[in-house]
Amino acid sequence: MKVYLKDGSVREYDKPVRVIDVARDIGQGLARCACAGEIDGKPVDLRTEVPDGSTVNILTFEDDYGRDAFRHSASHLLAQAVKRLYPNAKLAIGPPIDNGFYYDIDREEPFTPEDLAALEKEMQRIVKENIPIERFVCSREEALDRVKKEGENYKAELIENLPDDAEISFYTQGEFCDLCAGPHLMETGQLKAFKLMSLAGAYWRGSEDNKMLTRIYGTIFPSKKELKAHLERLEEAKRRDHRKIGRDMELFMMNDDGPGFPFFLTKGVTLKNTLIDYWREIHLRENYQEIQTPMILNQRLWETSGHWAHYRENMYTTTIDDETYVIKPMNCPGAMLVYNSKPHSYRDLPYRLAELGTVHRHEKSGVLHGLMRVRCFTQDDAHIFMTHDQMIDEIKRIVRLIDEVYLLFGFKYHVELSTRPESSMGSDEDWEHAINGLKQALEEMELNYVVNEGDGAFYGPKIDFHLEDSLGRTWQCGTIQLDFQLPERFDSEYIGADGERHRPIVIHRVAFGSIERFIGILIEHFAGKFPTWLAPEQIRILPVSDKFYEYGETIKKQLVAAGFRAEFDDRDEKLGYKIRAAQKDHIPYMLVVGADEEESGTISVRNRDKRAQTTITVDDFIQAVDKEIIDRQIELIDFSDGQSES
RNA sequence: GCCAUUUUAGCUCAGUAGGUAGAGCGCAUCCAUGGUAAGGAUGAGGUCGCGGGUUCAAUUCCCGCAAAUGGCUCCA
Repeated sequence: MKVYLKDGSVREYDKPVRVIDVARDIGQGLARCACAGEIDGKPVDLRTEVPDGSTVNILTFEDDYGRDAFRHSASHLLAQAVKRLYPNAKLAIGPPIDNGFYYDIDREEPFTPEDLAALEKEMQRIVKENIPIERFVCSREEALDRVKKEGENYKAELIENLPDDAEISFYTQGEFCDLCAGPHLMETGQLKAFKLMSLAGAYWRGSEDNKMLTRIYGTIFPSKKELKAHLERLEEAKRRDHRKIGRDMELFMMNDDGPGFPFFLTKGVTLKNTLIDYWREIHLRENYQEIQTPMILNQRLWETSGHWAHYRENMYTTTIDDETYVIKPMNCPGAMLVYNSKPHSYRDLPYRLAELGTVHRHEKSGVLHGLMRVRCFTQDDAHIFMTHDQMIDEIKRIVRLIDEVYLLFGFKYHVELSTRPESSMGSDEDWEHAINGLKQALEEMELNYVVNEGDGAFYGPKIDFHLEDSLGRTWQCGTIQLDFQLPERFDSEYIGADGERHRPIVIHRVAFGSIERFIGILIEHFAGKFPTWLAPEQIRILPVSDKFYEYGETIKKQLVAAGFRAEFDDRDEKLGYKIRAAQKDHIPYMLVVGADEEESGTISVRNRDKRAQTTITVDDFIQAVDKEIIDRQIELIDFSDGQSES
């Protein structure tokens, strides 16, 4: 028989071969790191027999499918160790994930960190034993019989839920046997470089109504070196954590008396205001009108909007003169009242009402996370009233605006389209119309997106923009939500060209999303080293000694007068100490002043990215940095580059 | 909300087999007047998360609560 390889070459065999045999035939090195295979482009297990005339490709850890197989085998390794040490533990599921794997386990006694150490040891033993991993298939009845005999009730449930035509396979390694679709490695010996990372609770089948199991997370790589590199990346991510940087740079703080309610310190407020200035600038350009609606409004209004029925559990309330009032969790009802406060002509549409609205939402205590997930945040909200015909163009316009904003900061993002959730209002036709509108806009703009079934708002479907934090976790920031319901409920209208009353459509949209969350992302993205235009402290003046305090102060005055955020370090310390401090505070520009500078009326500039310094006049410095800030550049100016060292 | 872990000085963290605690950084004062990533000396700082219980005595042991961290579920 003939087998074709990826490179076009042909191998001939006189008896049937499996994928792993082809790998061995190509080379022992490849066979050693083979994780899975591909036959005619279809991913397969290494044990799969190769049909005559097919094309075979060997997948390793470098390939997505191979990497999953590798990590999946690691989760079996963990499960085997668990069953050896704790025979009564029941296994649930154990898939590969980004950067590792996990296994969900049901055990009477809780696992402790010491158990993890013991498990790691046992896993190492199994690796050393280099146990062959084998696969077999059986009928549904045999499979059920087998797992039930072992008391593995979760596995039984899994089997019962498999589709009728599914092939039911098991993988065994030594005494351990697990229901699994595969693929897997050939033996346990390859799984050397792993580490169990953490314990967590996880609901069986992801539902809050089910029992909580213990999830053990682990990570694994083909070599110790790669594992070490990964652990170092995690350490680096920890250093970028916005909660740590936020505290160190005095941007914001938290306090037990207000869980989920961040306090912004003066530097954090500067950062926030700078973002808001930028936001106003682009929204003015885009013909938005800024409004502000009340923080507290009567319960009746929230019944009209549907929030009372669909969003009650997230809302804080208060009582005024024996009536219930709601502390707004969203800005939309207020915007509806503003729109309805006067008649509108079709000529006014799209009518764009923007609002930096601070909202309060009751979030479950366990979900709070620094600035990323809080109970009080400011949305850069807008509600756009328009005709059906304007819908697609308006959505595209907003997508472009959000893209412009994210591009300015150098963010990568991905887009999700969320459809109708269970608790929602409106007719199926409206929902379909709205979803198709969003899809059409995305497709016309040739934007890739994933569909998130059932994840829309209760009043309409949405497009979400997700940004990454330092650990690669993604957070929803921008969103565009289509709404046919609120105009109906609030009886909103406009007068058309025909002189008749018509119902407008509403778009809810945010670009930053929550300004707090956006700041969290910004901090981690830049690791605290903000571009100059955003930096709370842009320039720090460092006198060589107290003899030059006076000169330093004059420089500071000039800079402040020119509109910069400049500080003067008058601590009784040596220059090296002050530079180190400014560096750790991530100050973009350090200006050293001493005898030479005072005499020539200059400053020595040093930026935080480079050790080099250059002596220039204050005017030259002001001019250059002013332009940098106006252009909102990400990179600092390198004064040592192309500038004369006069 | 659920599971696990954690909570000691402004920050990072030691420590007490039950006898009211310690380091580094930071801060203050003094000396040194210094030229591009930490000069030296001295000193101040803690109700050991909060509330109960056991005990002659609790920061330490037990119980409850709160908050934080990592997840799950839920959402900007």
